[in-house]
Amino acid sequence: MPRGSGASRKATKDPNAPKRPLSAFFLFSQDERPDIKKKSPSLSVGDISKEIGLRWKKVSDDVKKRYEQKAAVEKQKYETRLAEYKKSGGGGGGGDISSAKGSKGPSKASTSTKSAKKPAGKKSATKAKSSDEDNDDDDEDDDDDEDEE
DNA sequence: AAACTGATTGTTCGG
DNA sequence: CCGAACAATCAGTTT
Repeated sequence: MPRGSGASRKATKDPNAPKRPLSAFFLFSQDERPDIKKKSPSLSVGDISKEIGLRWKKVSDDVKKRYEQKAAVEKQKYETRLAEYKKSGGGGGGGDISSAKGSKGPSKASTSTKSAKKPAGKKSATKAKSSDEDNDDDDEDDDDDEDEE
């Protein structure tokens, strides 16, 4: 039973089942894992996972926030994916939409109201980039109009 | 051969 | 509100 820790990807679930949005930690994993592997090849996933967890605590909060933002994007995509999934036949496979209850405004972001607030100094976080990304979307200067409650 | 396991943390959804 | 489940990954183990 694949229910414990591993990601069992079996036909138990609908083929179109949208996978859950990856968390910041997972995004971090995908970035660091290859690096760790490079550093120590032949490590089992378990060992690597521990290393990642260790590094995760070591990364600056700013870095974490950066991943969280990315994760937030993934989340939004997840909403879209889920919408498509439901539209597509919802139940998967079948084609018929029994649970088409519907009705709901197509777009309603849950966390909608706002996005995360960024640290006061946005540009200061230069150290975060291990490599250079010319201009990606990572730190967008910009408009943060946020309000704190 | 192919499904399952393990280990990490975070997020998501249901009861 | 709390907790179970599941997300990636890949080598090793199991059926």
